[in-house]
Amino acid sequence: MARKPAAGTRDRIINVAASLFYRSGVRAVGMNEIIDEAGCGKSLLYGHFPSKTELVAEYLQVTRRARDESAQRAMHDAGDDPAAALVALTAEVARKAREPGFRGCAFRNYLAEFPNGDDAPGQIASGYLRDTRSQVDGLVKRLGVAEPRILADRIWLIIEGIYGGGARPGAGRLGPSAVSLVEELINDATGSGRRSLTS
Amino acid sequence: MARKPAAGTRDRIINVAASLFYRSGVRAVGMNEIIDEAGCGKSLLYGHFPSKTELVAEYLQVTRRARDESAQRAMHDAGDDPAAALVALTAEVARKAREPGFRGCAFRNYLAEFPNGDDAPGQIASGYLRDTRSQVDGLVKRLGVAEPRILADRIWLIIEGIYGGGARPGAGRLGPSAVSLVEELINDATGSGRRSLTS
DNA sequence: GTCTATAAGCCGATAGAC
DNA sequence: GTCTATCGGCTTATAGAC
Repeated sequence: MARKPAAGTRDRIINVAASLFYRSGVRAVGMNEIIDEAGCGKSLLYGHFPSKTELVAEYLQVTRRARDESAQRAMHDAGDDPAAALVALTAEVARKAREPGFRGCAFRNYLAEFPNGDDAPGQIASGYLRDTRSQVDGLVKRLGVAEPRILADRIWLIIEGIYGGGARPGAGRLGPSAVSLVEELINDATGSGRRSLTS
Repeated sequence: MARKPAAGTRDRIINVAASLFYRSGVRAVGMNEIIDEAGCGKSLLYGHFPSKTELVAEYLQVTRRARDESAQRAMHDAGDDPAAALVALTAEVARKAREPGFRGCAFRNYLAEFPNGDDAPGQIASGYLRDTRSQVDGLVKRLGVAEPRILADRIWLIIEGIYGGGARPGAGRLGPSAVSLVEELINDATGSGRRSLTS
């Protein structure tokens, strides 16, 4: 038979595309740029991904898998303790925001570029945010506090804030304040501690 | 004499452009779309704005003026009280986030679309964020608390969070939690009150 | 309305494994 | 030689600008 397809080509293309999409924005990156950076021809790219939309969907899918795994890993040490899990979740986001090259949240950025997108990438992006918000809601509910809705809103607000502030200079600086704030909010709500100022 | 330029044409074009840019994103809106919606000819638009970049810069400039005025108005009742001013500022953002058609912060959205933009629009956007952050820093400093940097970071985080969460379903729902949280943070830090749970 | 640049997507041409 | 992965130029649509 004829030539075998080179192994790992698809992954290389996705990695290149993901890096470019994340760094410069989806609309700003053309297929040619991806092709140049990946060092391949057009037919190879279009053979693996029938359209740019498909490629973007894959980019978000891959990003989501990676982030879900990070979150899982971060929460692992928390065991069954929902308070520890919430802090670990926040700390993981804060850690990411301190990484060099952090440009904010890929899903929030995508939705800022395509506000009306109900196609595959848009659904992946909104789905991620919906699921993560649900995860926070679930953990807060397990805390058994008096006002779970308010506490969940506040923790979510803080997570949104880390991602929002991260795309700009001063990136991860907010992280530590965010993590300690979540800790204090949980301590206050569960009555298991006092704020540092009152001790 | 020839006909006089119609009064308010420039304003009408800007208003149309601003609405489209904000709703759909800057990159997604073409000059033709603006021309159609404004009901004017191409030469009229290009007569007032030599390029799309200029038009976008004007859009952000107008938006900034409006937002600065809103903030001023909101903080007016606070008088010389920095704590009240910070709460008013947060409440104003929360109020905006509840308006129908709220799609997040125009400046943050712009920077998500053009992460490497150091041209006129990019500078207006970053400038607004820098100035607003400075405003928060200044107010917090006037509170005379022990750790102004941490408190300022936290309040900023909350403001970022409102804007971040607002571009999606569930928009302004976070607002009330955000405002009360800022109040509590200030009360705690200044020692002028206790959290509701400990009272 | 027209011109030009650029982007997405397509297809003939090339080349390497059998 | 044949067959297929891959390459790079080509076509068409659209956007900015005059």
